[in-house]
Amino acid sequence: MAIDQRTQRADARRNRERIISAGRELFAREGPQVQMDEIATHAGVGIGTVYRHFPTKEALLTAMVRDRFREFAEIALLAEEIADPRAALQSMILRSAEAVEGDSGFQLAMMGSNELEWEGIEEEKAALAEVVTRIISRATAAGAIRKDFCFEDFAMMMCGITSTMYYQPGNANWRRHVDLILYGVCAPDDGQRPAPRLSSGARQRQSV
Amino acid sequence: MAIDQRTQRADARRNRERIISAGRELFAREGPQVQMDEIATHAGVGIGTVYRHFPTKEALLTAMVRDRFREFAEIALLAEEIADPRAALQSMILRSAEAVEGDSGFQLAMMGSNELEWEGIEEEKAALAEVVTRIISRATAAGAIRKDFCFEDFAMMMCGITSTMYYQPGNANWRRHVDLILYGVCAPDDGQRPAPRLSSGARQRQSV
DNA sequence: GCGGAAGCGGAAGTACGGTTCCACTTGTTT
DNA sequence: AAACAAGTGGAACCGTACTTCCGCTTCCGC
Repeated sequence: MAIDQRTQRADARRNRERIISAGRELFAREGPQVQMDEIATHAGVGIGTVYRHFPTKEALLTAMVRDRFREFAEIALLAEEIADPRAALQSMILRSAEAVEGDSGFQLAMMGSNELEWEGIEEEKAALAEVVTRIISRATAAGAIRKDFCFEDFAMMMCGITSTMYYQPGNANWRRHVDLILYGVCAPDDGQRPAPRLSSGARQRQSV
Repeated sequence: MAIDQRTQRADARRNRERIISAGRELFAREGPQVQMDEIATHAGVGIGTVYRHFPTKEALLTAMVRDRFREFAEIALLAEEIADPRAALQSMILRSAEAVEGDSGFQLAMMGSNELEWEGIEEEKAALAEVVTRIISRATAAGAIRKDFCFEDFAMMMCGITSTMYYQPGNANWRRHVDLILYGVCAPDDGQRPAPRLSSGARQRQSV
């Protein structure tokens, strides 16, 4: 983001797009260990050009992750239009998962499994949290899911799901994981089955 | 494993233990990016000595992971002695999770988040699968959990749980995750609540 | 306690990959 | 179409961290 979009020369803008596109593809395929000159080659530009547009590798990778968070927010907004509260929540989760199914780089990022701190996506994260929280509130208010379900649980779930995607590739496996989790999240229609009480500390976590 | 235990000199055996112990501690604290000379220093030996005992870094790290799998198997064997089938399963999962709570290196390994292939732990994995499968069978036979729960689900769960441990450190968070999942896995006492059907492909995965 | 095999230490070798730098090219403005 | 700023390419640089190598030390059987 070192360069103002408006003063940018036409070829620079084009190259920038190429770099992002190549980055997205290779980051998805190879993960964060993708090499800068690979991206450059694939984009049909020199390494110097990549560094002109993104000051560091981390900046480039962060841009990829940021886009995914934007996408999540869009998906959530679409899901919000679904009338049934539980279906809205389920759709949001399933569509989000589907969106990153082939993106192993993002999956790793989501799992927090590399040292990158992903600074610079706070805004996108906050925007996402807002919509998701609305959807969750509607579902809990309607008694469609566990009363104590919250945004952090959503994040935790997505983290678990992406780790299944990465660790056990294959469409069916992660869908199974989603199933198992949603089965636990969705309250039975009649009401009050208590969660299996195993762990004394489970409810003590700090909120938000 | 390059050296026969029996012909080993006393000091060599002692050094080997020190290296493993230092490796375990640092691998747990810093993850796989721990440096070889750090381990050497911490163990009070030279780097050359580390390489005499473990031909590569990967070999050393694999040894750490292998130990954890052995531990899992021991935990499962203990859990098997519990009379109630559901309690046995729950105990196994909870104790296993607790065992690796502080081991971020293993958590990453479990998530499959580094390129290491962890070859050389097939035996331990198979031994673990055997006990776990016994415990699961007993629980399904007793109608205590979902009929379709299997070893792969257990692996998937552990994978998800460790990713929560790593990504959202804090005792309470992962225990919450365990709760949510077990809530879904444990069938209600009365019987037949169907899983929420979201995903058409979910049941099609290949068995074992 | 001697001899030699086993083991040790750590400096140097090496590979890898992100980042810099600058001579050269291209777009844009007048 | 001239002139200059903006942009480009990629060889070279540099830091990091794994691994090797070999002269020295320690153990242990005789």
